[in-house]
Amino acid sequence: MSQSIVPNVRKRPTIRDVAREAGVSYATVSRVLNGREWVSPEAVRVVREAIARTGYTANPHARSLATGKSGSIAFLLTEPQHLLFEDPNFSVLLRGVAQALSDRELTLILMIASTPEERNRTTAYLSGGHVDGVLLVSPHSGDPLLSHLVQAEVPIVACGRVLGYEQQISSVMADDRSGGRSAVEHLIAMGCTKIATITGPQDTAGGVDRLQGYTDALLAHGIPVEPARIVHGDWGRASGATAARQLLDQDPELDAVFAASDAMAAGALPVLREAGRSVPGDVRVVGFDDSGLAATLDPSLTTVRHPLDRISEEMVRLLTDVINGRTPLSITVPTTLVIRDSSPA
Amino acid sequence: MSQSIVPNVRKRPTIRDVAREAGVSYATVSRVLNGREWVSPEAVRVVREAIARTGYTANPHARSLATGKSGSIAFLLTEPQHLLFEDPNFSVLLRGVAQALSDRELTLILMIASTPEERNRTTAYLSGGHVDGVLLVSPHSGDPLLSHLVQAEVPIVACGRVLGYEQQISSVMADDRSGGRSAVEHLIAMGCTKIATITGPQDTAGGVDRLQGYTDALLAHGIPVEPARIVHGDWGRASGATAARQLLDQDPELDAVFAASDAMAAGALPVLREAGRSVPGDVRVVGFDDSGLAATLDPSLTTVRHPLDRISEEMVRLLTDVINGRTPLSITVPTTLVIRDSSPA
DNA sequence: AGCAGCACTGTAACCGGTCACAGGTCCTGT
DNA sequence: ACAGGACCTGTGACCGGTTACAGTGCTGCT
Repeated sequence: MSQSIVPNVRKRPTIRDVAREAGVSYATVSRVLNGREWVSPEAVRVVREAIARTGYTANPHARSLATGKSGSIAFLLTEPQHLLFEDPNFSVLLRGVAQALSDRELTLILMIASTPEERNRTTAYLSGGHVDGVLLVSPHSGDPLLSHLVQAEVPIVACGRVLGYEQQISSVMADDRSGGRSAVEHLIAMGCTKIATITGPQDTAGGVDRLQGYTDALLAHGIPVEPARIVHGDWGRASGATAARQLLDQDPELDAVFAASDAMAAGALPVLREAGRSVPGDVRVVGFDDSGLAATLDPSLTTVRHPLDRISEEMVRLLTDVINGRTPLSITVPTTLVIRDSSPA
Repeated sequence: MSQSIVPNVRKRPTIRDVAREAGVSYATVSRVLNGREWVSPEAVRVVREAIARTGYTANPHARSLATGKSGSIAFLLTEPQHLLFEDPNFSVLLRGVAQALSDRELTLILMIASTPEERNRTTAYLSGGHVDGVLLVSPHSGDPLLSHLVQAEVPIVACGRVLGYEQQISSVMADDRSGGRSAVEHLIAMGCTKIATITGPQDTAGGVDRLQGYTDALLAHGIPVEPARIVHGDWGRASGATAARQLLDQDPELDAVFAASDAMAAGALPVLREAGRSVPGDVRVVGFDDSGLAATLDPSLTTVRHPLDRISEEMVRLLTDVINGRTPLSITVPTTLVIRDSSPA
């Protein structure tokens, strides 16, 4: 009983198979599929049935080839690796973007470009027109990747204003400055006067703006801005610990700390405790982001809520606009202060 | 002065443009590109130069259409949302997979299917042959998505054995059973005898196997397995806290806790402290995963290192094998115990 | 009656690659 | 001298869609 070895990979039905099954031409099937042209109700019905019967699904590559649109968006991370999985913001933003893209029937291509070699490959890939657009996460302004992408005229939307590229790259950002200001004003309202800050990197918009909000608040209330109370971090937990040590060193009197990220605040808390300062008794602490981290810290962290869900949605909306020819644009979404135990009201 | 509106979108060069520029046929250019057939060194040189001059890059959609391979892999998450960004494992695995795929010139398509609607869309997409294969993260065995994918004969590799699909779905997993056993044997060696455990979900392989390792160790040392010392969690921090309360309730005498994830251990620690138990003085605690979390907890957490970097690399290797027709296969990679302050040696 | 125009459908060209096949050289062996 | 192979190249068919264009049949108007 020699059985013919029929390969079990039954070919997927094509638009022609559906057409034959329905007794119409393949152009009609195509028209039913994207439904912008005139087709008789009868034809629509017949084709629909044939599609259901054959289990047809369109081949996206053929479609992309014909239309010149890929139907996919790159989500590009350029942060060094250790920050990626320490900071829950990335995953939250990623999740939001995935959702927003999925709603628009776009697929999400994730690219991580940390090493110089990866950056080159990524640049070539993105400039090569493989994707319809790029979502950029907290890019640093000096990055050569940026100039390449801009030059290749790839539609881009960044999360956070890109210093130096405001005209060419659309962006969506939280209102970091107001957020920082509201955090510090809250501390002032609680009676604090010797307020220190741990900033983010000063080549990122968030780092600059949150610091600006800090100085705004102090100046608005007639409190001098002391350089000894400003220390720079890199968003990460470890840098928060280092910064806290430095602050205690430079100004042992401080009665409040505004950290520009929850992670840095989380790094600062144990340092303060070990130095004998109780939180919020001796020192009040406010973070920024309202990441999952904030509520679970001990004490739970007062923080400025960074509305990542809104941001991810707006990024995708904006990117589709840019792809359709809209000129670059920056959007700001508001932040809100969330008060918890590290600086109770 | 009517200016002709010349669109500034200079078309990308095609293989035909390169051929004309080089003075050869387009087939020759194609041959140089994928270099498996005979081409004269002279032709190679000329084509290379023409490619450099024109700035040609291949159109991936045309290539996919002709070859039938998409050059992309889906990374599919099916966990409900809150676990995604609480558990650093996901991001670590994601990062590793991104790296491994990038090394093989494959692109990573991220899909998150939490809601029923997303699951349907995802199933259709993946079954439709849009990607060459799927990487599955900690799938639960009852998931209908699984049977659909298996039926559609999509190459799949899962992280963690998929209960019920061992024959059809390849998988890569840590040696959870040995890991659990080594954790508990370490506790026994430290003199603990009343050892409780907080398990993972019992419809996941990791949950089952780590628990099995726990009972293995107890039985091997003649310690009875008490049901009152086994409580189930869902991997998440909150469930660890709940479980710890329940354990203290059911067996106030306990002198050690083995949590099947670092996150659950992290949830348990403050509960133990609040109940007046010092760690490691009164109760020793061991976690599982060696996520970034473990080292930063107070006290730092002894844990079983889950080698996610190895796992991601193996998953991608295995998936490419499966795509090339290899029969499904399961791989186990070893774990190692990392001793820290929560159960010092 | 003749013709415009609407509603609909089919043919064929095209998107940009891959690859089977059919040559054409040139060299070697008999 | 010529068959046959190794090396190299070009032509043309195809992958599976989209879409410009050319109809066809019917209605309604002059």
